[in-house]
Amino acid sequence: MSAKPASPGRKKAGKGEETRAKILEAALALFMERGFEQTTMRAVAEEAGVSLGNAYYYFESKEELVQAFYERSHEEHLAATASRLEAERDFRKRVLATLHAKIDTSEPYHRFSGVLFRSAADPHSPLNPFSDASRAVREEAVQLMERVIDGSSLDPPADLRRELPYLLWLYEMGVILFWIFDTSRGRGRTRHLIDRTVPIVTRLISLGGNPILAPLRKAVLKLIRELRDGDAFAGGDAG
Amino acid sequence: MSAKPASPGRKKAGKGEETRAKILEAALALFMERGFEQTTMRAVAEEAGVSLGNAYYYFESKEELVQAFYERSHEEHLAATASRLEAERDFRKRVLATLHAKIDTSEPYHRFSGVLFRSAADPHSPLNPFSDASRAVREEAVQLMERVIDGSSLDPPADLRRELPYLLWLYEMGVILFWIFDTSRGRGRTRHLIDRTVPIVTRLISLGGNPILAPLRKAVLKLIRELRDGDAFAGGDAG
DNA sequence: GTCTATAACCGGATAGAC
DNA sequence: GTCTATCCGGTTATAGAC
Repeated sequence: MSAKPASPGRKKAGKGEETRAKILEAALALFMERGFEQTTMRAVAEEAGVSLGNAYYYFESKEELVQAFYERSHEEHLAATASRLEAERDFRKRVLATLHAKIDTSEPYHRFSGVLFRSAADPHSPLNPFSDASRAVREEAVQLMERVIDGSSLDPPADLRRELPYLLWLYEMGVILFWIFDTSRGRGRTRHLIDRTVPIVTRLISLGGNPILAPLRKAVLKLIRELRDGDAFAGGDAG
Repeated sequence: MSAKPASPGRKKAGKGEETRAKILEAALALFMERGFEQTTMRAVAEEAGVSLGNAYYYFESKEELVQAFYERSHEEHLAATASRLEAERDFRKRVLATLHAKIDTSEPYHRFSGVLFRSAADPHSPLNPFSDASRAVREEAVQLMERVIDGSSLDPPADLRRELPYLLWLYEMGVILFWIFDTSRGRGRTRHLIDRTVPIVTRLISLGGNPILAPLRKAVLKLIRELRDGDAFAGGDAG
């Protein structure tokens, strides 16, 4: 909100970048140890060996620490996915691998994920996946889906190809929403959801490539564009 | 958390029931006027003409005022739906009327709905639609879908009929999630979403009644039960 | 036993000195 | 870039009135 002296920046290596890292490490450790609500900013500062005010110099709010968590979680997903996609050309298996990798890498954070995502449904929160603040991570996640497609033997029609990465990302968001509420051991229900719905999704995509179904495909894509463009889900500040 | 002297109860008419109502009115008015975050409990108490401590006697937390809002919003939806369903037998039109009534009655709250629903994605929050605290409203909302079905000419197979009210409610939740992020004038995109997806949904339900598709129907219903039963989405305290 | 008020407490966030 | 001192508002403790 208030003016910040030459924002420490998300990625730039600066003088106090080390301090920033220290604070983030302390925060994540405490979040994992005792949860989000139970972790006070004072505790984070103390654990990091800095003052409260200093912690707020690097992170404008407690929520901003969550944003940093998102970025880390996404990077772990990228790393986990890379190796699993290496030798796989089958589109269905690539989607399966990507989603399971997401669940795998997110598992350590499940305990407090609910709190992390509590702002996910708030259009005014920078933490919602459609916000400007989330843009960088969102675009990278969509790009990941692009690689999932392009590295496969799938060759969808151009119009479908254009929307597909975003649609797959939306699908991933849905799976994550389910995952948040999933209390089963090993997130078994979410795994089940993935295993059962991915074949359906990939089947539909394949069907969409059939020339006979072109009119239907175009109608569906038109609807999707209408629902996304303009305001809702537009990715503006309010989502 | 702490012991409370014979909880004032949600609906019982008691001596101070009037005070409770005054506080709730004040809170809702202020929420609408300046939003959730900007409304302090002190302001609510002042507006209601009671002390801060008194406000907390009737509502254990600021969030509990939101729960009360949910109930009111639901009652308005019930009222608005009743008249619109009166003379309509067509299933598709009944679903359309029900969902549009939901959007109509929720519109006044849209401005601050994001904040109201910010805990909706937190499995540990009593505000999430799957929580114990939300049970009463949730069950009434599912029952509304039951009436939408039973008052129509639709006659689905027993196994589908059993799951259908809950599934329609889930569908409604999805529409509301979209609505939260919808900043278009008059919530036009959400209306569009409803108008375009309700026919698809009702078509699928009709198809599901076709004896030829019984095996497919049973497989789908089995998957749905598997995903719902057990832990995830079970409606326990953690969702 | 039901209700109401006052005075803290605690933690997120900010101001401003160094 | 880092600190100390405050502010502010949700929440709690508790005393006491009806």
